[in-house]
Amino acid sequence: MLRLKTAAAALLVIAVAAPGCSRNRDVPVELAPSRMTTIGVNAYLWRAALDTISFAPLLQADANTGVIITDWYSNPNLPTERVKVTVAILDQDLRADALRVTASRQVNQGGAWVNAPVSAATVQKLEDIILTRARDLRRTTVRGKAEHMTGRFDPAVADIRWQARWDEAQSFVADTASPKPKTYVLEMFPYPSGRIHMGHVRNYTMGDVLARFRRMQGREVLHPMGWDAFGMPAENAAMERGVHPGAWTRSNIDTMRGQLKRLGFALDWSRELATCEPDYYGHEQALFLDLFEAGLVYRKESEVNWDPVDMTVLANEQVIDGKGWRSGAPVERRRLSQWFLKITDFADELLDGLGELENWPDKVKLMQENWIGKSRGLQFRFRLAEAADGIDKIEVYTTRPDTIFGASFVAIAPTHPIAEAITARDPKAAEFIAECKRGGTSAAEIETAEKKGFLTPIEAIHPLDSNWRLPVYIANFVLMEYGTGAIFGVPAHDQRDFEFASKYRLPIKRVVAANAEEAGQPIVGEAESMDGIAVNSEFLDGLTTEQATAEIIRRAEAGGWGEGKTAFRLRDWGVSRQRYWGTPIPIIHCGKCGAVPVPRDQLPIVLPEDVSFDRPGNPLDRHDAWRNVSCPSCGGLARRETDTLDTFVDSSWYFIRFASEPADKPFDRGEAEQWLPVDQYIGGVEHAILHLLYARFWTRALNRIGRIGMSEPFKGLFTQGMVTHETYRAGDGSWLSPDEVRRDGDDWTHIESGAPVTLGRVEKMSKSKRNTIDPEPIIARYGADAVRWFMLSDSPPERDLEWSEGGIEGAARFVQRVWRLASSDAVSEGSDEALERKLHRAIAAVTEALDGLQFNKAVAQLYELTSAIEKAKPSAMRSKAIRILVQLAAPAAPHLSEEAWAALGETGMIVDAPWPQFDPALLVEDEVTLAIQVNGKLRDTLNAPRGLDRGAAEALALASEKVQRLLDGNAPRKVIVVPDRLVNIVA
RNA sequence: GCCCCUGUGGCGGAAUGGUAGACGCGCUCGACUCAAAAUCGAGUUCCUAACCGGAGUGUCCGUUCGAGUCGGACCAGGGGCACCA
Repeated sequence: MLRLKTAAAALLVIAVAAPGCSRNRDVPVELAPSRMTTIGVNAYLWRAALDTISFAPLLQADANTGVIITDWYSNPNLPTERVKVTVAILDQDLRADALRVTASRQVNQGGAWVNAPVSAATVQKLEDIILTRARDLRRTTVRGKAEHMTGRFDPAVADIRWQARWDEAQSFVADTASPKPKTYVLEMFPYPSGRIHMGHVRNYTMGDVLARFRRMQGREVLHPMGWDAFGMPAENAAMERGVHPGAWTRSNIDTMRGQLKRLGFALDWSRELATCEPDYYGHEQALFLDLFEAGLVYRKESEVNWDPVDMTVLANEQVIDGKGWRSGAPVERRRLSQWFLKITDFADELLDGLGELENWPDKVKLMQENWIGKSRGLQFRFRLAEAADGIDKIEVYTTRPDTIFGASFVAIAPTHPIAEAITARDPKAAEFIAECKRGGTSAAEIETAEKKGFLTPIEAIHPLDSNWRLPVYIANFVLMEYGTGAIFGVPAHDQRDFEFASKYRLPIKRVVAANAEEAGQPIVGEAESMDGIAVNSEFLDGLTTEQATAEIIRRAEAGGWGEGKTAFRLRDWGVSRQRYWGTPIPIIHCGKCGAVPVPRDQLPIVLPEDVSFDRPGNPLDRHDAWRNVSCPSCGGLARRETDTLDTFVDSSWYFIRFASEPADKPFDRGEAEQWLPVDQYIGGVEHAILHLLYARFWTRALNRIGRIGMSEPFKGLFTQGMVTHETYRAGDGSWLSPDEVRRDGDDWTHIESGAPVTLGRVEKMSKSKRNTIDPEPIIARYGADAVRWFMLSDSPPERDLEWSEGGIEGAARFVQRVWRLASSDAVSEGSDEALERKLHRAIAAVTEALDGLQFNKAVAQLYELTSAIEKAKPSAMRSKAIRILVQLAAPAAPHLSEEAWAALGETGMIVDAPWPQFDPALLVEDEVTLAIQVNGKLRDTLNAPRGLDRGAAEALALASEKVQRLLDGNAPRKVIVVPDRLVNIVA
């Protein structure tokens, strides 16, 4: 086999072996973007000259044709000149007459490269040197190493090289002034947790493929990246390791930025932002004040998880089995005064707006719909038998007023004003309420807790029967946040009420049944919550649930004891967090003036740097110099708000800031509207509700106060699946990581101890299960394109993707297959009609798949096209097909495609090449295969010309020997013909 | 507890109500090689030695000439639940 790469290496040695270069073996790969353009490429040339192995992919060469084409390069000592050389080696023996060298030379004149002559003597000299050096290397090269180099695409160098070229050309900088139609592609920005994980790789690969695809389709694409940089993990790191959250976060950002760049994403890094920097959160503070002035921000009491030992507020995730994660102490619910955003003002429009979102998954729209939870019901009052503390009625809300005759109790929330009034005199009630406050605030915790109640001395009077008295309980499953904080219980038709009534031996009376005959049947086992007809309900008897509901509302309104009302499950958004590492809330509390907004000219309110995390609680509370200020209104002593904003506020407008980043305001409306709304937003389904709802709300709020002229921020949404991996457990039940285990046939063993390992389920990659795969070594080993390719292969993007060694190897193999095709293409004549049809079908199918984000289908199509090209004989069409294959693969495997594009002799970079077009006339075949069924079962297939009429198709099918045999002489009862597809004979 | 999603070969998955298993992984056999790797070719749902044939898309029932696809009930697995991001 030829040692083409070594021959070419010699060429480079003569070109760049300048003094001072050869000592610098470890040229840093990661350079500042501005320096990368010039230094990065040259650094690689030097390195390549010193190491023939890693040098190899700098060239495009092929073992069959023996053509080497070097790229343009400059001698670092003579940067105004550059040289490009083509070497054709015509046989393996490296005879002198079997080598043909052509060289091009250009000189830089006033910034433009201009062709310059190359003398015949220079070419002859190059030939001699290449030949001598190549023969020499061929004799001495270690076999294995040489094999490694032969004709293979080596991503280790190619990746960096093309990344530098894109950077140099500013290929992905979005130009707002461009006349081209604009597309905004956005992936949910990452939290800088430390290192990129496979989930990020998958997410950003999908977005990148789309961005590159749209770009090739001729659109001006905005594809930015930034950092959701505030949050708890930074404070945890501060507590555990004593690092400042800012230092920790910024160092993580640096690491992760480098990792993202290594994957070659087509990102506009000039717009990079981090939410933890004052030049971002300062603008956020201004927006907060805008909303405050518009009356969309208010303060009220709300419950938090409180750790009584650490004396700190806990997030839901820090509550494990009702206990604080650090202290292990049982968690209590405690009330704090907090800031809220009036998202409920927008409940109706957030719900209605879902209807316009055609390019959102139905699943997500449904989840948001349920979250908003609009319901039509009856709000009414129970009069109390005896008024106490000036309270003589309980207001309740129900969505099932038709069950009012099935009521057997009234229950109020532990924080209801009546409950609090009772608690004041009854120590037992106080004890019960204290008990209710144990445990976390999450819905799952509250609702799975045992239903408990405290019987109060109060009695409620049934609104339709003044002799009917209902007991009033304080109950742990009633929430003050929803409805009126009080309910009436209908045990027969609500499961929670049923459990409660069973426990406290309250009547369970059926008032809804499937039909009148079932009226007398008892309710057993569990509540029957379905609709039906009313029974045992006096004047409602016989009415459907819907009719009965309308009738009760009518009577309530006529009688003045209640009214029909629309209620929402959606609660206002509590944005106060008792933490340091977040956006400071720009409010000053004054004893005289109350909560006063910070004057605009004092923004940003910057977080103090000199804080410590050696004690629990919010360091801002202890930082007197920062906290104590004078009141902007009266000038008196006042203190800053020490709570910071929920990080969801940060992520509610970053997509606007990406589109427009002026220094003096959050964004420029006109500029932002050039890009927004986001055409395609891609992220994890775990954000389906909160983040997406908050961002929609924030956008609508800005719209309402006249800051931006749009109401929906994300036109298209795609939620991608997780990356999963097998799990492994040692004998003692502890988790083992994939590199601690080895496969022996069907069994797994622990490498270190040799002990058997149990193969667990395939689960989401997580630190706790130790089944994570760090992308970085994988990229180093297989290259960015193979990793990107694997992320798109096999699994549909919305589904989970299981990481496997085989999968990544398959992807790497494909990269080499495309490379072999491209690097071995030789000029050929002639047509190939079958390949042409295949090609046009592939273009159509890949285009359609990418438009629909069905990356796995695009991948499968490209595999098919590759196989077809490999099997085709050389022809002009085959050469064309190879070029189109490379174009079609470019969004997914950009480095390979650039390298292949250059090897094919195409000019310019493939990122600037147009997307291939197809001819619809070539998509249809002249001959079709008809499926022949008898009684719906496939019995035969027949080839027939396209467009055969029904009669002819029927005749053809009946003539089939297999059909004849099955019909056994009988006439068919019926024949169904689907033109060009199938004939079904009903015997 | 409430809400949502998913279920097809050994594995990931494909299939406008119309030939189930495209494409990839794995495996088997063959070619090339001193050998290995790489590469190339053939095969690979199950049952049946093979043919013929039969069965088959979590389970059961239904709609239809025809169901992986539509409807109903069930089973199993996964995700979300307001202070994780």
